[in-house]
Amino acid sequence: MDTLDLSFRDLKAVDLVARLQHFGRAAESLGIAQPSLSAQVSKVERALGVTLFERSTRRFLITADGARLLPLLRAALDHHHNLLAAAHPKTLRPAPLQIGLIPTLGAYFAPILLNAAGASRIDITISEEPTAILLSKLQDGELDAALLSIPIRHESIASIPLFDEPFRLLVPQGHDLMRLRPLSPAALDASHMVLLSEGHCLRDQALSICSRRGSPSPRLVATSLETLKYLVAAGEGYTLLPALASHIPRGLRERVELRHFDARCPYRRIGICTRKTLPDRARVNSLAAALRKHTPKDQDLRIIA
Amino acid sequence: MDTLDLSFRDLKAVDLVARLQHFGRAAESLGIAQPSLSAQVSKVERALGVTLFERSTRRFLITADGARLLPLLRAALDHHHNLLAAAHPKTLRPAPLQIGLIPTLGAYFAPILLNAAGASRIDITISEEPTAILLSKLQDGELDAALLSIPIRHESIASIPLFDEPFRLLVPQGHDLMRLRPLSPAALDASHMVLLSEGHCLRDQALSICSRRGSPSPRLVATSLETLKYLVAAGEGYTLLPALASHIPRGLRERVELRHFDARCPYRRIGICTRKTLPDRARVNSLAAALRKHTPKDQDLRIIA
DNA sequence: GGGTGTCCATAGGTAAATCCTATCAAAGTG
DNA sequence: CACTTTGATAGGATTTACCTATGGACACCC
Repeated sequence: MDTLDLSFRDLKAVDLVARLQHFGRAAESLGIAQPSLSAQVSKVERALGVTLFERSTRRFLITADGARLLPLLRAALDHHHNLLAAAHPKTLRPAPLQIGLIPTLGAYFAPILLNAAGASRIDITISEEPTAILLSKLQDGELDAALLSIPIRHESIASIPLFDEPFRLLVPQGHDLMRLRPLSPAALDASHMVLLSEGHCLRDQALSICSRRGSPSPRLVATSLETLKYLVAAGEGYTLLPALASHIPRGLRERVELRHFDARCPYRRIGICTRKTLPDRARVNSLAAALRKHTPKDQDLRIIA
Repeated sequence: MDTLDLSFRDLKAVDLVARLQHFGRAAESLGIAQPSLSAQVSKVERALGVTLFERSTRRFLITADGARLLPLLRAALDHHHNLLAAAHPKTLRPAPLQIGLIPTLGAYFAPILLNAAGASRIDITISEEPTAILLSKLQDGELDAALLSIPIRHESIASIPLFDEPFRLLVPQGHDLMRLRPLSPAALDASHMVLLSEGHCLRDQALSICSRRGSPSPRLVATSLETLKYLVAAGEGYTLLPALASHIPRGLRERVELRHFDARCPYRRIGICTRKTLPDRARVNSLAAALRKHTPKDQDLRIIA
């Protein structure tokens, strides 16, 4: 006879009996048999240690104790109802998907992301962080998804590939590489490059693409691709730009040359990553589908089926 | 998959899991096995149609939906707790027993009733009404018990006999019956009596005790025994007084004579009556026991074991 | 006043939910 | 790569809940 477990149907039964003042009709109204209802009511009475109703064949009475407890019982019932109502799909609009993206996608891909989300009627929030922070926030639940350069080594993260983004070479006017034909990654020398700061995946990718390794100048380091373009324009070296970020600001056009690779064009694969345990993967999947649809076909972007 | 029934243990499980951020420890704390707890939680999630927690082996996350619903869930839980607390014997003092008594016991027996209730630590309320009203209020639940002249014809009413109360004869000075020896009910003539108004059981009892029936004067009718004593003192006739009410006010003592019957002394039986369905008959029973103890032994009252 | 109807409780059997132990699968750690 | 941690799954036993059928109490009605 330990603290007996009450369910909301039990309370509902008591409430209805009190309202209708009749076990039989209450049972009928609840769609159960009268003995079952009687059992529920007496279960509540046992749980409370209080007789709520005085049953008799002719007259139905609510005991004084019952009259005092019924409002509390109904309050509990109301709150249960609130809970169910709040959880109802009509009420509980899905929370915005919190999406992060790496800075080298940032401003260049955000419009696409917003269009795709809008078209698929998915509320999103966007934040921009380097990969490591994104992954940590993803795992801490501060983000639901992140647009990253994949693959990702983490076991608990699932990636949906979206597209391959080719790299372009940005060289200063007059540089040897300006005229090299055909242009291939074999011609790249890490020590002649200007790069983003540590922590940007693009930096590591650029380095690993180079045939000649060596270390790039630690003297000149950019924290954004736009700055990087200016460094190249200033003649400090050349760099790789992701295709989506390869627009050259008007003022720089006489001082730099943007070249496409002729062979073995290097690229990075962009994917949307989530925790494997994320409950509504479906939403992420449909966002991914929308992203594929909204990703522009120019710039040699290869969308991954 | 109709609206699934949630119990408070289910909600409690969810609450504790959210608090401890750990299924295993929550299960241990609840004293159940971990798989059982998992089942409870996913039952709640199914009932709400919402995933509350994002489980993984390493990290525990509350979903955005979960964070929004948990306060509501806890509110429902709190109200359930309120209900149980309010029903707890420590909190829920038993409601006062609502007791009615007939006017011919009224002021004469009320002190005894109050003493008995006080001694047995039973809160009571007292009201005075004629028998018919008492019975109706008893059946409507407005009263829990009534002190009546029994037996009572109603099927749904149970009576506990308390004592037999003899009747005395109150005669005006100089009346023939003042000196009749021996005095027995055979000498009574209904048409010479002054009586209480219709509805008082004492009236009917007095009439039925008389050997000569006939109708009493409809001209003189009292609504209280005290008035009746004055009517007798005024020489309007004689009457029967219940022993407990047979005290003669000082001012009347030269004008009336109170006589005991010598043979076949008429009496009425006083009992405490309740609905048979009254939940806590125990309280009425102990009140009855206390009443027997507190009923005075003088006046020839015969207490019924 | 005995038959009749109403109403809730009880009994007994079956279906369903619940709980347990044992085991599995995933993921992080040394 | 073995080991640990954590929650899900599987399978069997127990408990609970529900149904139909029946009983007992009481009021009502000829």
